[in-house]
Amino acid sequence: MATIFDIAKKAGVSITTVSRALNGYSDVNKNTRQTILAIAEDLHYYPNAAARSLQGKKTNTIAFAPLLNDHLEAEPFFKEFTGVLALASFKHDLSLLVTLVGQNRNIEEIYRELAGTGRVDGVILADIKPQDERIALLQTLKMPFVAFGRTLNNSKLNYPFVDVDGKAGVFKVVEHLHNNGHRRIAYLGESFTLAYARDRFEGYRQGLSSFGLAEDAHLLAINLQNEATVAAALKSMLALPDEERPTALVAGNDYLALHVLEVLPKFGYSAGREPGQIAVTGFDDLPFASYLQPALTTLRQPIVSTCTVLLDLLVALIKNQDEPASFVASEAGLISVGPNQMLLQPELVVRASA
Amino acid sequence: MATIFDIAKKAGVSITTVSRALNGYSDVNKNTRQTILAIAEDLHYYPNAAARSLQGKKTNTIAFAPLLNDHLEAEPFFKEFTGVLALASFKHDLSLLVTLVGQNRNIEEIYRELAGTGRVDGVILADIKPQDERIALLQTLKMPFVAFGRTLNNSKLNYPFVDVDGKAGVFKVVEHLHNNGHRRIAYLGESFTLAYARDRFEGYRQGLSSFGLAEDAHLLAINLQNEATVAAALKSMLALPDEERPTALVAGNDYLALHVLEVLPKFGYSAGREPGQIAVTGFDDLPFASYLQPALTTLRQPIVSTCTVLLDLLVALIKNQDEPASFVASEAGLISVGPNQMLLQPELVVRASA
DNA sequence: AGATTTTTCCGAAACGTTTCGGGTAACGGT
DNA sequence: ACCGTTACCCGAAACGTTTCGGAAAAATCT
Repeated sequence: MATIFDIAKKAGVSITTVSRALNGYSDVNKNTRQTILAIAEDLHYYPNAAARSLQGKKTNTIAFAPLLNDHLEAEPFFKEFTGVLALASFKHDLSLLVTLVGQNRNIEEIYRELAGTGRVDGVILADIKPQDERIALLQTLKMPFVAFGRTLNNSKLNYPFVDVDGKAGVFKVVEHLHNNGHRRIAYLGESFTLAYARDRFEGYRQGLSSFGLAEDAHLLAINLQNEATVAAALKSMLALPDEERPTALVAGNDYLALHVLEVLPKFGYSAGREPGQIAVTGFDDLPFASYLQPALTTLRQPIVSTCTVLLDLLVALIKNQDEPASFVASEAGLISVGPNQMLLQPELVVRASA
Repeated sequence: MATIFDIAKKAGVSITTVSRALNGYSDVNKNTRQTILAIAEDLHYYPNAAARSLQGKKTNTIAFAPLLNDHLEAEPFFKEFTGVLALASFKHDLSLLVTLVGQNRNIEEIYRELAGTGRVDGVILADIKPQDERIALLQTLKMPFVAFGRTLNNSKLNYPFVDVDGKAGVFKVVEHLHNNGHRRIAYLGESFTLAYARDRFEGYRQGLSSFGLAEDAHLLAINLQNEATVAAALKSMLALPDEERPTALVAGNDYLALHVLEVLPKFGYSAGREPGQIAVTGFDDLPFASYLQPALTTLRQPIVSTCTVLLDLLVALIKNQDEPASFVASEAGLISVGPNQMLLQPELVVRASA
């Protein structure tokens, strides 16, 4: 590989001059610069990234370090998000470092290493928990970051995040169902280990109370994870007497909704928006949602916009590491809920299932 | 951030000793090592990655640098593959650098930069073209790599690759259709800009000739990309007289098959394996395939195995950069077609559509 | 005791950049 | 002829590691 020395020798100047020519400084003769540029091109010279970042320069790389859980392999949202984030990084001329070395080490160490080794300029934090110790950690490490999702105490911690408004989303779903005459609306959700799960559930509760519907413990299942648990929950709900049985099932995400659609027929029920059918909704609008039978009514996560805003914000933070850098994004349907704190609205996509 | 100097000062030894203690050399006293280790832990010390790789050490990072084309945003296979590759990298304690800076630059430059900046130990090459100049380039740059896919002249170039046997796969599909009585089998494929497209088509041709069926230009469409082009191709095929009209449609990938399923009803036909229906097959078995209506008969790409083998091979190559390192993988259903050249068999998944 | 080996340590160079703090030469003005 | 600018250039230090080639001290052997 060609180094800056090779260029210097060939051009008959010092490495200082080469460096300054390459980096666009003004104190180098026009002709000298031209020769240097030509030689660099000729030699296929690219500055060594390690040497450069040793000097304290940017790495032009950001990290995406999601929490790895057991069933991540099957997690379609993770793949979708990673893919889109990679694409978004390209547009910013950034490389994306997907990392999670040594999965049996504790979380804190992973992020410390990420900061300590200095391989990235900033990080995208995902899978935010209701209380997330990583936020304080990253703050003390002075590592620029933006969270995708938010903790319950986000207003106190005052860190930058971008989130999709799950509460408002599910509220919209409940409203939609209520408009269509449903009065016994059940909620099927995941456990509250991640912050967004509780947020979505809040939307359900707020929806109920807002439309004068009472909460009913029989219509609640909030520890679901796979087809088996969904089946068990549905079994007891459907066994209720006619006047208590739910007429609509709100699932916390598309994956659960998918299971609901698979299980319902087995209990002799049909999903859909026609009279006599049970309405089913999801959240995420994963690629398969529109191909389900019946096509799933769901809330579309604006993944592309989310990644765009996430990166715009992070880039801004990296640039002005010192100043508070209040950032204004230009994405549609985006509201600011605090300094560098953005909320995106999910879109209700009405299909045949509800 | 703590450096090796901080540790040295605190332990009262030289940085040499610290380095050697940390890296497990034998010429350091047991007690000294213990103190150093303790201090390092206490200070949350992590060796600076830049300094380390400047010294010629490994970066423990590999690059995934797919070719970026226009409709990549919609490319579900890319996302799926990236996600799984990231997961596979975790297992090897490697970071994955997804990169493609400055998309308006020419391909060669991108790979030269990747090698020149020295940020990665090796690269996974995807989207292989029938003749792919990147292979020779990477070879001259002495950058370890493994291709996912293979060129037409792969036996001459003699580079390491892992590929899914598209030809054998589509052959299996044709065989399946022939067994079910189909005699007029059409092929709907993408253009041959990527190597695998031609490979799959070869399987179709070989299938036809192997079962004594004649090729018919009317039953061929090999420049399809979106719903519109699929619709156009189907329109002319379905306009054929009864005895020439295809009874089965083999699509080159699931995405095209999806469009076929959407378009067929519009022309008054029904997809399926029942008499009077038109059989439809795909390739990839993307997550949505089983949820289509009717569920899609397709060939499952063993993405997880592929990524595993890809990484095992690459890691082996990085380790013994000099030796030819003939590599033997332990994955099921994997055959070796040359030194460090692996072929994986796709699995025929029969569902309702054919 | 002296010679030899083993154990334990360290100084200094090297990796490839960037940048600070100059320095020299030419030029324009008086 | 002198001075102040301006334009252009460079030496050397610094970034944080690893590693080569010893070297001192301690242990072992004769």
